[in-house]
Amino acid sequence: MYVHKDYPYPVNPLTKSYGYYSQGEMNSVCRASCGEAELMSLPVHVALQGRELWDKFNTIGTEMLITKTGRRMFPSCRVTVMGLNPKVKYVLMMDMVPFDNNKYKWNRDHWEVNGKSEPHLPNRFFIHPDSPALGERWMQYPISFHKLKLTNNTLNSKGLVVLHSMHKYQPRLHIVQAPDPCGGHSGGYLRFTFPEAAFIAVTSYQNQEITKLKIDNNPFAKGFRDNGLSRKRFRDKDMCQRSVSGQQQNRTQNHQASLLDTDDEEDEQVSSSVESSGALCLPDMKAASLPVSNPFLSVFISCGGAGLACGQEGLSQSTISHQSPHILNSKNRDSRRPDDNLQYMCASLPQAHIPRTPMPQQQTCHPDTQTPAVHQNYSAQAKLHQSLRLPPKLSRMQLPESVFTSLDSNPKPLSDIFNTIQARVVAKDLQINPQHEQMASGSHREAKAQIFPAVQDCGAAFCTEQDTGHTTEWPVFNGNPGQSSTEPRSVAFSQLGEYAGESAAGK
DNA sequence: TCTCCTCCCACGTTTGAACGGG
DNA sequence: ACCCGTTCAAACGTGGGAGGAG
Repeated sequence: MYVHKDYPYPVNPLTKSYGYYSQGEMNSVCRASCGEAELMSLPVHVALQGRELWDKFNTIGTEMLITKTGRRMFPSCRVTVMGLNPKVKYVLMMDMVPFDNNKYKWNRDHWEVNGKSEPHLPNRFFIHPDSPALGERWMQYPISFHKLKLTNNTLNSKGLVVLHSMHKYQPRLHIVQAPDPCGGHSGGYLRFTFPEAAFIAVTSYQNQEITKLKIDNNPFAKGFRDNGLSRKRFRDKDMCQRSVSGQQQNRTQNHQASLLDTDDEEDEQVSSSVESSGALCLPDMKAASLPVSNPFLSVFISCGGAGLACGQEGLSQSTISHQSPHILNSKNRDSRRPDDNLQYMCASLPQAHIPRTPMPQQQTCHPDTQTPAVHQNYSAQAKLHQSLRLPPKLSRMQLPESVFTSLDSNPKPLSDIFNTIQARVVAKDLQINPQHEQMASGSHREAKAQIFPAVQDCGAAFCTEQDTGHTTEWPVFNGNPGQSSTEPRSVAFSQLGEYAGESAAGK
C-alpha cells in the first residue's frame, strides 16, 4: 500500500483536477519493464466523484456507521475512470484498507488516538455488479459503489466489508484486466486509494456535525431534517438542547450552514473540477508485475484464450453500443435537460510528462504552471473528453437499461463472479470448439462442474504485503499460471471461502 | 461511571407487483 | 397479447434513543 507516500499532482489544468501519483508509479523505467500487461501501459486515471461533499465530511472527520447487518456508506464511493482500453474487459472492485495503525476514541469534541489498532481483518472485496465489463462501459458513466455495505460482523456471509469499529479506513479501488489471448498479455492490475475519503468506522455517530451533515445530504435521512423536529422525540431533544447549549449550537449551525450553503453549487463544482483524487496508475509494481499473485488475474488466466472469446457477450454488455464514448455521450447529451449538461472531464496524463514536483493536495493547478507540452497534451485530452456530459444523478430516465440492471443487482460474492465468468467461458468454448467438449470431461454439465471446485479448493498459498503493518492476503495459484484453460485451478480466497461454499450450494 | 455496542423505532425513499386503459 | 402509465404496499435505508455489556 502506498497511500501516505503519494504525492498529489495536478492532472488537468483545464479542469483544475489533480491526481495522486506514487513515487513508484513515477518510475517510468520500471513501468516500461512491466509492459506485459496492457493495463499497466495505459494512462489510467481515476477520479472520485462528489469531491465537494467528501471534503465537507473530511473537514469535520468522516464517520461511517457499521452495523451487524451491514450499512451503506454515505457519501458513497463514486468514481470516473478514464484511460482504459474500450474493448478490453475489466473487473472493478473495492475494499477498505487501514488508514493508519491507530485506534481512535471520541473525546468530547474531537478524535484522539486510543492505542494501537487491532489486526486488520482479511480483505473483503465488493465487486461492482457490472463486472466484468468493457472499458468503454466503465468510462461511459460514473461508477457507483453505493451498494457497498460495511459491517463489524466477522461472521457475515453476504459479501459485506468487515471493519473494526473506532478504526480509520480508506477506500481502495481495484481494476483488474482480462488477459489478451491474441497478444499474449497476462492482464494487468491497478489499485487506487482515496485518502480524502478516509473515515472512522463507528457503531453510532460520535460527532453531531457529521450526523447533521449526513441528514442534510442523504435523501434517506430526510425524515430527520428540520421538518422531522415535529416528531416528539426530536421536539423534546430540541427543546433540551436549546436551553442548555444555545450559543454553542448556534456556532455549530452557522458553521454547518456555511457548508451547506454551497450545496447548490456542488454538482456544478463536481462537474467542473472533476474531483480527481485517485492515485494514478499502478503504484505497487510488486503486485502489478506479478499477475499470478493476483487472484483476479489468476482466474482470468485460468480462462485461457476463451476469456476474451466471450467478451462480446458479457454479463451486462448486451445493450451497450460499441460506439466510442464520444459518440455515445453526445447522443445522451441531446436527451438531457439543459440543467444536467454538466461536464465531467477527465484527463489521462501522459506518463512522459508527469511533473516531478510534489504539490499540496488541495492546490488547484494553473495552466501557466504546466509545461507547454503538458498543457498541449491536456488540451487534446480534454477536448477529446469534453463531450463526456453525465447526469449529476444516475437517473433511470437517462441511462440504458443495462446500467440499471447492473446497478440494481445485489453485490455478488467474488466466487460467484468468477464462476459466472468461467461458466460462460466454458460454455462459449464448447460452443465454438466442440472438440473441447471431450477435454472438458465430455459434457457441458461436467465442464461446468469443474468450475466450482476451482474456487472451493483452499489449498493455495498466500503472498502478503505489510507495507503498513497490516496484512493483505493474496491467494496464489498452486501451479503454473500457464496451465491450459481446461485444467481445474486451485484458486482459493481465504476471505471468500464461505462465498464459494454458497456458490457450490447453488445460492 | 464511562465507553461502546445492539436493538428497535419512526420516517422517507426505492422497488416491483398489480391493475387498468389503449 | 402486448405495451405503457399509475397506484400502492413491502422492502430498504436512515439516525435517534434506550438499554445492556464490559
